[in-house]
Amino acid sequence: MENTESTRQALVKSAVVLFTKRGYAGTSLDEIAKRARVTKGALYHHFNGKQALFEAAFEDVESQVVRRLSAVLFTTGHIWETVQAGLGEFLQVCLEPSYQRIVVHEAPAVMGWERWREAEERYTFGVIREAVQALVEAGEFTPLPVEALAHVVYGALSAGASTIAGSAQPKRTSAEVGQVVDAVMQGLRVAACAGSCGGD
Amino acid sequence: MENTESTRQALVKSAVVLFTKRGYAGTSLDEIAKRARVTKGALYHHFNGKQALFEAAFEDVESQVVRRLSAVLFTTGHIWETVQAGLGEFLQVCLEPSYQRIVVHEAPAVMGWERWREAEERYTFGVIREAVQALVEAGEFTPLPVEALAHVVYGALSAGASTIAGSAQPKRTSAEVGQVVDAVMQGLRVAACAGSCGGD
DNA sequence: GCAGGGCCATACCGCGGGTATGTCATATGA
DNA sequence: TCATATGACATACCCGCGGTATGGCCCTGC
Repeated sequence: MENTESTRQALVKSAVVLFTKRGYAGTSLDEIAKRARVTKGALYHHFNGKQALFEAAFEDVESQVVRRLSAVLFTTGHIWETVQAGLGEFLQVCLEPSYQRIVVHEAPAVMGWERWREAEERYTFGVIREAVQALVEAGEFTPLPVEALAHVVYGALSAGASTIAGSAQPKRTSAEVGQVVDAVMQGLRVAACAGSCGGD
Repeated sequence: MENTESTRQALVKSAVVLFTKRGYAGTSLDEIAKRARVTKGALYHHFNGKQALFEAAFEDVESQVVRRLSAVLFTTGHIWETVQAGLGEFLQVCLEPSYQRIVVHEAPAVMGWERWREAEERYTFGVIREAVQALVEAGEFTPLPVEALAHVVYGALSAGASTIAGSAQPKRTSAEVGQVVDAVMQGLRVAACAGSCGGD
């Protein structure tokens, strides 16, 4: 019966909650199974192991994030302002504890850097890369290698978001990070500027 | 006798090597002890547990990195070019497997984000923050909140370095990342520019 | 109506982090 | 000089937890 899919979902949701709260190493499979009202047997029927379950939780979080970002980005209007809205949304996303802990902080260690990277390619980073590429092709950004630029931008945004999340005054820090991100974006906006103003 | 310090050092060095090669979860304490030619008893005599040993390894790597960066940064000359040299050195540092894996990828998950952050404050991030602050105070950078700016810059650099390290063509990627980082730095350089060139 | 397979529970194994205890050297002091 | 103490390890053991093996239940198809 289709009870199987609900069981799978229950396990994934349980994993997301517990991994977020206690981290990967600090969460036992028995806990996850118990919270999903099943046993480890069911867990190992649906997943190949702890890592596989973590990746399922990872993808669950990521797919929701992509939906949120897509809703903001795939809209008509001037591309620059669209991306600005996307930036705001991404910073919001980064404040979600699940995204913070599972995707940003633990996934590289748990899944391994290489695998984490190729997974990200299909989710949030992929979205950001498309946005960066669109900006470059529209002539809004200085012509730089898109791949490298996207990674640097992604790193900058993640770090900024983590700073907000770890701050004692999130409101104030959030405003400051927003200010900095805006400045970076503006700084990347026009190539001619570097030649006329910044020439050494 | 002072044999005790050499034992401690042997354990730390052994931990650095194995954590770099197999990761935190993939390395057993018996392995580490064996490589240091002692037993787990000695390990637990010098450290409170696996986490404590990891942090010692972390600090071992970090202190070396800080020395390398300081050697480049604490020098006379125009601050802008000094920082440029520091950037190059930092990108080199990020290519070291130990720094990559232990400090950047695993430490946030193993030590916990908050603890990782306050540790970084005393090491590499602290150095970068000082450099950023110097640039702002010297009027080279646009006046932005130093703390937030430093975090964003640090995130951008780390991501860029990780991209290089994970690339199939490190040479080419390294050049591209360098190009992007330069562009970001130039973009942050002069405030007046945004007003005259990028006004909406 | 029974053979097979998906879905899940129960029982068990072994690795590895952590602890408890033992041993030996040197240091201290009466 | 010998008893006591302390630091620097080694040895032996415990147990939590990831992983596996096995068994039972229910549905489906022939």
